[in-house]
Amino acid sequence: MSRQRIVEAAVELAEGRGLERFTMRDLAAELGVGTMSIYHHLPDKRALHQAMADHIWSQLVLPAPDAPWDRRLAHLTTQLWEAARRHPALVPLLLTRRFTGPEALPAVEALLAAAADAGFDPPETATCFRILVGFAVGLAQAEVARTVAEREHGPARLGGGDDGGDAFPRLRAALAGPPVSPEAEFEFGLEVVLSGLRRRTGT
Amino acid sequence: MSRQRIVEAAVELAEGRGLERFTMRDLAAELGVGTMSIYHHLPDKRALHQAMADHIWSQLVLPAPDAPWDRRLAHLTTQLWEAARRHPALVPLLLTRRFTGPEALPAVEALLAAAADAGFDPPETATCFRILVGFAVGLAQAEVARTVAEREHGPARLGGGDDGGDAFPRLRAALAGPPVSPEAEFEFGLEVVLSGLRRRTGT
DNA sequence: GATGCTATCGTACATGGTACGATCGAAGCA
DNA sequence: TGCTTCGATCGTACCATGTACGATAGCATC
Repeated sequence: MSRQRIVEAAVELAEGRGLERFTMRDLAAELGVGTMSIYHHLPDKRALHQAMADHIWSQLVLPAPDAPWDRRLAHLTTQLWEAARRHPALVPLLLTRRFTGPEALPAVEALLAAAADAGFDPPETATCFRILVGFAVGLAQAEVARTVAEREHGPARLGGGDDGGDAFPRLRAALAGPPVSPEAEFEFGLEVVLSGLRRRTGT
Repeated sequence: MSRQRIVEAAVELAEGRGLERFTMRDLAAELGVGTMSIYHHLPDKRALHQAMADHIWSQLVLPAPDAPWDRRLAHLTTQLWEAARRHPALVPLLLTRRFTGPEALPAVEALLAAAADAGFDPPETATCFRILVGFAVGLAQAEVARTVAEREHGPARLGGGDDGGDAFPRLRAALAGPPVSPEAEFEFGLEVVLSGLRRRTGT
């Protein structure tokens, strides 16, 4: 038993059955130990959630430090998006918890460094960080939510067709088209955000 | 008793004590009814959460339809960000639930319409939507998380100074500066995203 | 062998979602 | 007016879950 082993098993288990159905008892059973043994390594469930979020951040592969700043930003944002998609059940944790563990810090630092090297001052750098993280994780979450909703309720549709008129034509159009490839959507969005950042730096 | 009244009281109560401490029993007590009465109007707690998220979307003030598309996008994104900040405890719901209720649809439609009027095709329009929503709500969530973390653990700081060296200089710089005004940060980020979108449309 | 420490775990409690069936008041009808 | 019906309300109870508490067991040190 070690904190490391607990966190890894927790990620796997939560991934399998969803965050809501993830219980301490089941985790302990999966580890083959008593429920209370977990509490010797982690103070409570919140701390475990935090550790799980940190664990995902720690999976990011860092870019070469001498690459151009926008390549590094693109690389890290993509890594984050892919990591989030690998762990759909845990995306809410990525959105909600701060990354405070030592495991998460290198990736955070690399992202901040890339933004800083673009010429932004520290406050702007922090903003870039949040924009990119929000974009990557938010997009992943939107995809997860759609997948879950479609599994539970069937394809999305507009509720009332009771009035003959089309009250929400844009929404209908968005729902009607063929589903966009998540990869294409991500790349489009990433390019939009990066080009906005480039314009800001004058590059 | 009506669904409307329940949802409004739920929003207020959750706002007061946080989503985690929000219970059906307390909500019923707040309403002056028995716990089980709530279940005559809503099937379960998940549905209530969904309704709460929709309720927030319904608060958005729609822009004038004849304004330029980027003004409309800016207006709606700002509205969403402000609504999220008014309800910090509920931001996780905004990030997690889809907006499926009739209350939420007008704002969704207006956002999609503004993006479509920029010249994007339906798939790109949907992507714009998710980028902007992720940005606005993600930024609000980051602010909330920071506030909560500082209330509970004191100001953010780097844990180990045990090695003399500075392992994470960028992170240190980001934490060191004076706290940025949330409004300024939002406007900076919004301008970045919008300028990225304008470049895409050739405008 | 005694002692103290560390990791494990069995038991028990409090909390919270919600199923079930009883109740109750009003509206319609003879 | 008395009876019926139906929708809304609610009391009770059940079950799941997080976790406090204290017991235990293995092990190292003296």
